[in-house]
Amino acid sequence: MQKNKFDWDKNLNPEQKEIVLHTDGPILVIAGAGSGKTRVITYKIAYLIIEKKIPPDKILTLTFTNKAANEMVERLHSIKGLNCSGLWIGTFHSIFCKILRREANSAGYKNNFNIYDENDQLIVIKDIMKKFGHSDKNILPKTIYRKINYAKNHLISPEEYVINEWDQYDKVTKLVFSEYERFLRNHNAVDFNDLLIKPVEIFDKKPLILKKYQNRFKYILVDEFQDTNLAQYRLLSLVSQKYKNICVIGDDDQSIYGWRGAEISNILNFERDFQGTKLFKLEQNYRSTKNILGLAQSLVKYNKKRKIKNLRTFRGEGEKISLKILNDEREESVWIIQNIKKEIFKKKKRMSDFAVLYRTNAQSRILEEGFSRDSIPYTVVGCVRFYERKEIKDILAYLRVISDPNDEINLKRIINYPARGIGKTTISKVEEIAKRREVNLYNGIKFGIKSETFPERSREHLKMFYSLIEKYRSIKEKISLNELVRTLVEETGISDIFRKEGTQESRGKWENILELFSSVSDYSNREDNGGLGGFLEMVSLISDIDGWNKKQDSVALMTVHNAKGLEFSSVFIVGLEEGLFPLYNYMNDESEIEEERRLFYVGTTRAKDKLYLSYALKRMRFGEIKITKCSRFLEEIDRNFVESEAEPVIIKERKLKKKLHPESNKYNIGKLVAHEMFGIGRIIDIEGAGEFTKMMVDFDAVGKKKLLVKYANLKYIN
DNA sequence: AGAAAGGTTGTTTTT
DNA sequence: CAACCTTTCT
Repeated sequence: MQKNKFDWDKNLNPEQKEIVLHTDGPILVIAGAGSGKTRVITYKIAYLIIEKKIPPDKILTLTFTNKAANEMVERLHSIKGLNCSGLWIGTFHSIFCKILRREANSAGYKNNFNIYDENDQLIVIKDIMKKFGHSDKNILPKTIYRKINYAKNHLISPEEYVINEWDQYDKVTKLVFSEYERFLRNHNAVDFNDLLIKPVEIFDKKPLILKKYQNRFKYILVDEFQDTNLAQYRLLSLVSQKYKNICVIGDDDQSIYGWRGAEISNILNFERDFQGTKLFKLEQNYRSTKNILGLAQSLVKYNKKRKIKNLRTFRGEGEKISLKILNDEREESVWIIQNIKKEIFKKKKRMSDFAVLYRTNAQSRILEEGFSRDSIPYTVVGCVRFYERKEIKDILAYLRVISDPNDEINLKRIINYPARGIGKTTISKVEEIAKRREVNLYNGIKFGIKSETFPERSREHLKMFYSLIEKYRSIKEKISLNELVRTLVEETGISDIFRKEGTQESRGKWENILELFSSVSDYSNREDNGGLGGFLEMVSLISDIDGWNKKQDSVALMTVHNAKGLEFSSVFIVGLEEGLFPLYNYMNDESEIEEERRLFYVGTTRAKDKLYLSYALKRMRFGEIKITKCSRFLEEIDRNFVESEAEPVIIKERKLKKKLHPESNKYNIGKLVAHEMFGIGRIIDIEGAGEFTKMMVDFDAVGKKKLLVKYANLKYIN
């Protein structure tokens, strides 16, 4: 045997080895949860480079999160005798962003284009709606936003957008959509969808450019293929056309991004569209106990649209699944903590062996309260993403404007932040000037400074702002990114805002800013760093899960979506109630329910040793306490895998109802009541019934207040 | 101009 | 319940 020869047999099972060795032609791998997908992909890359002597820069590897990509790179580095420098590996969005930067000209863009996130998109949409006089309350910008995104996900242009007569939003959507596209183009900005759509357009229009990439990517590997959307599928077909060496790996049971345009049909169509596709299955699970896997399978088999898999595990039965019914979400968090403590004590587990998964981010708060009350270390993954926090976005807005002053959205964001006396009237005057002179807003400011229409004061303020930005624009190449960001935060006075104010909140925000500084440093220290523009791009494309690592010993709190691809010794899935999981917006038809069911399946298969499921009889939602109903998924699962346990009686619920009725009748209009904080007042109106009764009370001290009787804790005065 | 208070609104999930 | 928007007040 040669010195550096890699021992494929030792590291792969026969199923996996076959896939690794089968290098040429289209390959579709249906890989069950925990079957070693990442291992197969990394070894395939290694095999191509080591055995087949393929230069790394001829291999394209696409993932869905940066975290997955980073993990793969890490694993590749651990393979002895492998040099993979030059390998194209990253998320669809980052890889095609890179390509779009190179070919920006062909799409009518400058290569320093900015990437707009949901927030920016919404601002653009709101602006346009206002311009068209559609700011009536019955049309929500968010609805339009969703519709535009949906269209773009499906590669539908504004011209192709079909107006359904029965849909009251469609007409406005079409109008706003085309205006929105124009706005982005005019401001050298793209949204997330464009990062995929624009390359498709370029490839369609310019065969020579397409050829360049077809020649380059001799081998293409795709992870999480079940989550690809139409644009991604198109990109794959286009780029792989020459060599047709494309290997896609996915699990139709784990497709949970349908709402983002992912098409499970991509898996089904693959064999049809890529002729001569070889189909493989990975059915050996290495992660979960028989009980966990059994429960997961008993659930997912209710889905009709799926490829049948027979997942097996070498692992033993393990512990049965715990299912617990609690009275409310507070009790739920207490129960979670008790179990964590118990396991840590009895089984010597670490905090980082645990994850609590929920359907919506909003559920994290009550859990956080519980955890901090008990001083249990925890990390919330996601929720408010770091780079989307206001204090961070404001600084980034400065950087974006410095990088490209044409970015109107970000310019408006900072023109008066921190407050520098440039108010609404001044801004709209500047806008007018810009429009009249047919220049962008930034140049509008330049003219505004000289314009007589402004009071001396305003002109002074505008001038100060303009020269501030100009100054940084001129020095941005000369000083380090580090220095740039730090002096900017000082000079603008942003640092003072947070340091002066001594509140807990502002201190937290300042800490976030310090974290931003260190992320700038980190980025600058990277060898391949791309300066200001590169940093901004990284920031746009990063996701919450990317920054999270298991190294700190704490319990992980996250949405089930965020948990995809991860594994933990013990997993809690909480809030298993109708309307929450499955979520009510997703209960309309069977295909939506199937996606929710897959989501639950993804959650359960994250667990290696122990799975806990729970739901609460009452839960506070929308600021009101609602009586809940047990999730249908709990009725579907095979109870043989579940540990039987005495359950709390439902009588408590009835007691509550009885108690509430006489109480709500106690108050009448005109009567006097006393409130702990507001003092004495007179009831002037009552609305709602039962526990949702609201009252308007006119207090002597503070005037009229609308109160929820249940919480107001009013004393009745005779 | 800008802060503060009030009322209203609505909540998935994310690259 | 909180985030957001509008109005109101200084």
